Amino acid sequence: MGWDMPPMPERESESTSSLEGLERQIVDVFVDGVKVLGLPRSIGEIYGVLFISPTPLALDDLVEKLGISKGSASQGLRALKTLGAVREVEGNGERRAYFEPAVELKRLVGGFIREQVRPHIESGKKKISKLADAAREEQDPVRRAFFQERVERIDNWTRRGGLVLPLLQRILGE
Amino acid sequence: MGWDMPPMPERESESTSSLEGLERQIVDVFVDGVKVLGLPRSIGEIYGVLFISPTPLALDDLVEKLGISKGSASQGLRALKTLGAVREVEGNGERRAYFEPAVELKRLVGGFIREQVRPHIESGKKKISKLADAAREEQDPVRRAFFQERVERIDNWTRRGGLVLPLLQRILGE
DNA sequence: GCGTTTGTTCAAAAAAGTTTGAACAAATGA
DNA sequence: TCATTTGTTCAAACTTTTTTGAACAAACGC
Repeated sequence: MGWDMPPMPERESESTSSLEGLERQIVDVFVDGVKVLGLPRSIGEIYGVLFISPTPLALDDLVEKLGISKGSASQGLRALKTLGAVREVEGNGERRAYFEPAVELKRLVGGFIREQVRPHIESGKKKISKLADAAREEQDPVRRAFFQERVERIDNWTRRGGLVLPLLQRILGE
Repeated sequence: MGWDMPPMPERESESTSSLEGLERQIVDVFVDGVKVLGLPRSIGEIYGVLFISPTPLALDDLVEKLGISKGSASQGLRALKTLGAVREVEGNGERRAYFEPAVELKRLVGGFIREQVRPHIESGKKKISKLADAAREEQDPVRRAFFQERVERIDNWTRRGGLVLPLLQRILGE
């Protein structure tokens, strides 16, 4: 766990990258941010660079600015597109694709919930309904009652979770 | 990333553990649960076993039931205590310590926010105020305006985040 | 004091997760 | 057609995180 605050080598900066000043700082903020969400660092780096760029950037720009591999950039962009956090800029005659960040909190939160939270809640629901069956099997009535109370409690948690999410999205909506 | 739904070895079950039926299933649910929150599997396992146990358990019970090392159990319990998700049962004459889970959602969410979310928001705030300084440095007025707009936006995000958390706690309170 | 039980610590081992880079495919235009 | 540019894929390399286990400390009873 990230549980002890210790050595602080603050090794954010990277040898083969050409970021400077503000860019570097912004990227650091987003690297931290995505870490909290359980996403890999490169995702934060890529989003950060796009976020602070006055113009859309192409894959190769990211490779160069961040000093990451083409593979990483490609995968990172895909993930960000899936999350709805980055979109391809249309309608420049070029072949090369350019990207810009989605900057509305609503969109970002929505994408995260849709892609990372909902699926877990869904799969959780299935497991919980099996749980209820298993609890009913218990022979001893005292233990059975206890198990059922606990299963019911988990069930409540997920239900409440499900209710809070749309609310969250509304509250954070522009 | 956990991004592609693939092989599904479903290796949840463990060779050296003596969990059966309901117990195993509950533990699986919590292992999944804590993974979403970015906590290690052993935390979920330990909480799960405690959650479905009709009586408080000692460290050695966890070692035996889960087939994990004493070290793991000790560290996991410490983390859970810090999160306020587990408490020591007082007042049995014994030396050995027994533990029971906190089962109120309010408490669990509160602990998680306090330990895992707030600190990141706090450290984020510091970085952001440095960002604002850096943006002001920019010479070109057009770029400066752009940078300031972006920094202002991040600042808004964290502010809103800070406001939502207590709300969340209230909504999830019993 | 001494042996035993209970729990903690932390360096090393293992596992999990991320990134790389070379091979490939698709699109473009000469 | 062919060379070039752009982007994707995925096994292997690398990094980070988690777990283990042996050494240690503290509490207890005898």
